[in-house]
Amino acid sequence: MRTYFPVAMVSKNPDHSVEIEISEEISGLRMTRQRREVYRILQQQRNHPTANDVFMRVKDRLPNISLATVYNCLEALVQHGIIRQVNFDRESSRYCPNLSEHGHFHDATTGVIHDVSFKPGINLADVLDLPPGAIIDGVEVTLRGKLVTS
Amino acid sequence: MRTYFPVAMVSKNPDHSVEIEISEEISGLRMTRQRREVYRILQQQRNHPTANDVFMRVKDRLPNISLATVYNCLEALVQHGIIRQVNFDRESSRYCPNLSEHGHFHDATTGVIHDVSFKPGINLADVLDLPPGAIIDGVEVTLRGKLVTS
DNA sequence: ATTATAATTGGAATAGTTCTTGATATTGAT
DNA sequence: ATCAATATCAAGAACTATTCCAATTATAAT
Repeated sequence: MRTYFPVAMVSKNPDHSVEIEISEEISGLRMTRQRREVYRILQQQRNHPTANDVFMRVKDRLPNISLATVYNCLEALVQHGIIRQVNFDRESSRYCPNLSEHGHFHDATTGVIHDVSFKPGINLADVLDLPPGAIIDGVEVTLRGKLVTS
Repeated sequence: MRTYFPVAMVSKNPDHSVEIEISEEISGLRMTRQRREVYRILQQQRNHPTANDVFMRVKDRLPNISLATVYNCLEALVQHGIIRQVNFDRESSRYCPNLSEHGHFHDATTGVIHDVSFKPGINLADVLDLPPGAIIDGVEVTLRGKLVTS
């Protein structure tokens, strides 16, 4: 059985904790215990964690998981288009469950990374002078700056 | 004496080889022999070389230069805004003497990286839904795809 | 249940880059 | 020109994020 979307169902418990159900299989990827927990963390902690952030966090539920496995799980999830890998310069890769096309704004003051969407109707390729014959199959937009909260 | 722009003067010799004069100092950075040669290579070889590419190439003229020095030179040039450092995912950093605001198109077939400029009048921040209060001081655009040369 | 396939683990290996230290060169003041 | 202060360079060690490897464990198919 191939499950596509929705891939995770969120339900609230009486104590307001959030429970996430994750299907047995997503986009053809078997959801093992490790992959399920890694994915759950990305769903819950939407601040673009690094592999190591995920590793530390996932140990609450799977104390014996290894960092290599976290890398394996993240790679499998990326390969199957379930999450996105995001790179800022040569810093550690970060991971993001937001699949809609979006860029990232990196706030230099706080270090927080905000998702940034394109204004409706905007096609990035239209505002760029592309070399003739270019077929685009991936776009990355990164902004850096400060957030002035006057 | 502080020299700003132009920073390099190109002249053609009778044998069509290109000679580049580089001032004693650029944007407050002393042009040592090593920095001058590193910069000269970036001017001549405009295919976004890595530090190691530059290292191999610069040894023609400075056989005793070390890789560490190439890294030092590149960093100094970047810090002083003379060249740009460009990162694609977590691959080796590449360096680029094109200071005008531009993005990069990475051709998956050939591996060649093309500079891509914004169409005139386009301000990237205008086509994005930025978080309120965001002050942008840096933009990075990377495109991936194929170049179909029909 | 048996077998085949896939996933996980922990540690070693890798690659790009940065750091450290001592030597060398350059600058500015005298 | 001399000297002190500063900047740069070289060589290799160290660092870090990530990948690889071999052995074990889990899951799926028969």
